[in-house]
Amino acid sequence: MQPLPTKQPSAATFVAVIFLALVAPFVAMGRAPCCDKANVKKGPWSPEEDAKLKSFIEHNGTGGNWITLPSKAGLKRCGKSCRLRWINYLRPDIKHGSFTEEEEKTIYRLHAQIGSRWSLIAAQLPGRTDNDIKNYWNTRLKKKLLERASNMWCGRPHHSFQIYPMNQPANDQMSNAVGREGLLNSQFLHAQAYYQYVQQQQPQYYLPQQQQQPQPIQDPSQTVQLPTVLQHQLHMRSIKNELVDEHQQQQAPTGGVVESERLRDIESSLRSIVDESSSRTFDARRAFQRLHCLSNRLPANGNPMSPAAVATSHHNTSPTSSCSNLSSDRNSFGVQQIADSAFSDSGYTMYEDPAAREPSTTMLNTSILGSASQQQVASLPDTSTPESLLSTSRFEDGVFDDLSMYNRSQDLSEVAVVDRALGTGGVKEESHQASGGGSADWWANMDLVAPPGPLNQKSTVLAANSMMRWSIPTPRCGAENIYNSPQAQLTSQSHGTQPLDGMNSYSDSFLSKLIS
DNA sequence: AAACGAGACAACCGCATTACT
DNA sequence: TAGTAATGCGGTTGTCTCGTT
Repeated sequence: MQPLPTKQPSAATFVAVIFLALVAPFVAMGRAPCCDKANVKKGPWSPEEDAKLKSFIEHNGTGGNWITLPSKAGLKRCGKSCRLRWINYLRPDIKHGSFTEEEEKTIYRLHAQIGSRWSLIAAQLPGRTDNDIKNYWNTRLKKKLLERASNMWCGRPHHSFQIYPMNQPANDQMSNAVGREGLLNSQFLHAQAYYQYVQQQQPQYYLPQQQQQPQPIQDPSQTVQLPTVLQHQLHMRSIKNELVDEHQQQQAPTGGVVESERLRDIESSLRSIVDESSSRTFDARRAFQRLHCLSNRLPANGNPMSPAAVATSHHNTSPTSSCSNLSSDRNSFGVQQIADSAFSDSGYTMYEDPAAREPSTTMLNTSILGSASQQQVASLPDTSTPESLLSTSRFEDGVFDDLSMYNRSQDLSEVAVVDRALGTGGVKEESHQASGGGSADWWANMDLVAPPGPLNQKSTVLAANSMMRWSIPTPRCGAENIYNSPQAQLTSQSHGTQPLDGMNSYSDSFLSKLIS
């Protein structure tokens, strides 16, 4: 009986064994390196290497494959390294040397519009590389901006900006948080972008004196595409404004409470807007919150532009009344701004955190932190949109002097109230500046946001307003914490008013009814 | 003259995206 | 359509230069 022949390994088995023994360990560790690190030179390039690379590419091109290029060119370099050296330094169309003032302005503008998308910014500056611009930003421009922001927020005259009732350390904390972080974060820069974009799209709100001028024809290749989220935001905002107009026409006799059925329609339309234009997730609660903002913006007594409402709003410039006005602003645009900024920040995905999904009234309740009576709130004009702002007599009188800011500096539970006394309404005059209407740096920073051309009352106030509003950070804490925080209680006490419990429960019941 | 630090710029690293099979 | 390689991109680190002590 012959022994059974020993089974010989097949070719496939052989390959598999080799693979497992030699290749798999590296695969298992992750992605294979793009080159043999041990035999590749790193560090600065020598003139000889530069010459080799330049000569090779000029004669042969890159061949569409940077990985194999170094060996073909006789260089002991990684393909990535070669690519970077060529793109950032050796390319013939590279512009070396310092940046011009014009280029600086372009970088500021584009960074405000699109953030640190260096490659996109570089595309707008011929001869400059993304690396170049990134370095220039990080070493020079950012510092300049920081300095200006710091001067703006921390070096201001005391009576121009009063933060109360915080104590001095809290005041400093606020200044630091807003001035050094808030103003320089992408939110502020995106705010500028948004402002500039709206300014461009709806110049009637911002540049009434320029309406007569013919609009310059824009070269499409020179325009910058806004981030998708911003586009969506603008889209939703326009829808929202339409809805507000519609409700105002109806006079909202029930105090702005829109019928649930109607809300469902609106929610549905908002959802479809987002679903159509984005594959990202969309939270229905967000829509409800936004819709609630819409209803909140319709005062109980009807149209905010009514003579009674406007009359009540006249000349409220004492600290107490300013604070009261702030509640109105919170009511009308505070929530809206928070929702907007959260929405913008989130990229439609902020509710990935289950804890954040839970308190559905978080955003709503932040609207009633203030200390005004419900009646006071209801009687004040809406200042949440450029349209309404321009049509309020407070503005016409040049006494749009109060704004609220939410402080997210440490525990997200403090509300800082900033009373900005613009005096004459923001007219850029030496005397006004000297009297505490803002330091030179403040005005210099304003120029970043203000519309082009000479500043007038409207454009200045709008720019300041926009700047302040959009620098509001996004609170992500529970409303209870904010509402019951010592600072909130203190605010309430110091102004002799009561928390708006009724409105609080109204908000809760309103939303719970809708969501259920 | 040496040490040190700050600023500017070049280069690298690793993740994300795109292209290709 | 899935898997993989190549490329793009932005944050970070490394290196050099120059001024100050």
